[in-house]
Amino acid sequence: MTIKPGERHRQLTVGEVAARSGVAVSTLHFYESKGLIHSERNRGNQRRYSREVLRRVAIIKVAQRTGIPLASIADALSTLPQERAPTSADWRRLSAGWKADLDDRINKLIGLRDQLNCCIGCGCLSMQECPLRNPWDELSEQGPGPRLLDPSPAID
Amino acid sequence: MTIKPGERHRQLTVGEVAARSGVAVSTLHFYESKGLIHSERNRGNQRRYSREVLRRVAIIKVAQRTGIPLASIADALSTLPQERAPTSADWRRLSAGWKADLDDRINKLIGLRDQLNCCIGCGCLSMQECPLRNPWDELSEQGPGPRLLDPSPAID
DNA sequence: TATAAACCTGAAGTAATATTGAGGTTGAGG
DNA sequence: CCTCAACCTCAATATTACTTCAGGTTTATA
Repeated sequence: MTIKPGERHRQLTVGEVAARSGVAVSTLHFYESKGLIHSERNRGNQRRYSREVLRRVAIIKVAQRTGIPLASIADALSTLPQERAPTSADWRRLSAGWKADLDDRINKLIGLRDQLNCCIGCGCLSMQECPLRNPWDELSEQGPGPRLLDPSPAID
Repeated sequence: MTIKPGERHRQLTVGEVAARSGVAVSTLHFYESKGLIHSERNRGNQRRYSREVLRRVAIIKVAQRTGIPLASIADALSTLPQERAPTSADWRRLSAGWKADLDDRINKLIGLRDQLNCCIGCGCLSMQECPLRNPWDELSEQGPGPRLLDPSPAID
């Protein structure tokens, strides 16, 4: 486990990658099966990774934190050259796309929070005009028309 | 499907609840199996819902939009009286808890976005001090110590 | 009353993201 | 050389949130 002098550029075993990246060995196998990372094999069929994989795993983890599904991450990573480390430009391209996605999700959540703030204040029980209610009303209106909107007292 | 005069306070069938709430019939069955909603049965064993269920489903959907897992929603709803409609105070209590959760998630995502902004700019490949890298470094440090930090050129 | 739409139950299937286990092989240290 | 940790593959299991299916019953309508 300790790094001996002269071994710094050795390829890494799964266990080492797991320890250094913070993901389980089984997860690395899983990622490999999904094409997110790649390995070579030694003569005994054991995986050997170049250090580049650490960056890949790091990128995967950041993308996941932003809420991107693994399949999309795999798509994005597949646009990178297999056997060289991602460049600045590569990273910029990927992360810019993910940032747009993230911005979107943040904005949706903020909108939701605003609605929630409104509705916590108003009690959200009698308001026909509550923004949180509107989407539901729209759904109701897919029926026979506005007549479906509940005209009864307060509680639907 | 049309509402006839004098039927406005009738109990609702699953199909009607599905149409008005925008969730599938199977989802209503599922929610019932998880204790999120409740129904009575008519003499032919078919589900009959009070209108109160529409609000419950609406609450469930809002909570889900904020990212709360169904099991937690079920817990929260179980603190409400079964057979009366949730009051303002009930709703306030639930939604306040969810809002705190939502705030938390938003803040985390915003932090992530800031880091991403930083790292898009810097290319995130050579910076030892990149905030996005720090969590990974911490993980590395769980090993034999700082010596594990990769001292080699730029790309780990 | 006959037929079709809507409803019932319980089991199985789906998708994403892994983890766990069984059964066997490889490799590093003493 | 021996042994044990680490590795291998493939299959199964777990979780969340549902949907689909099979086979049978009820209700609404013409």
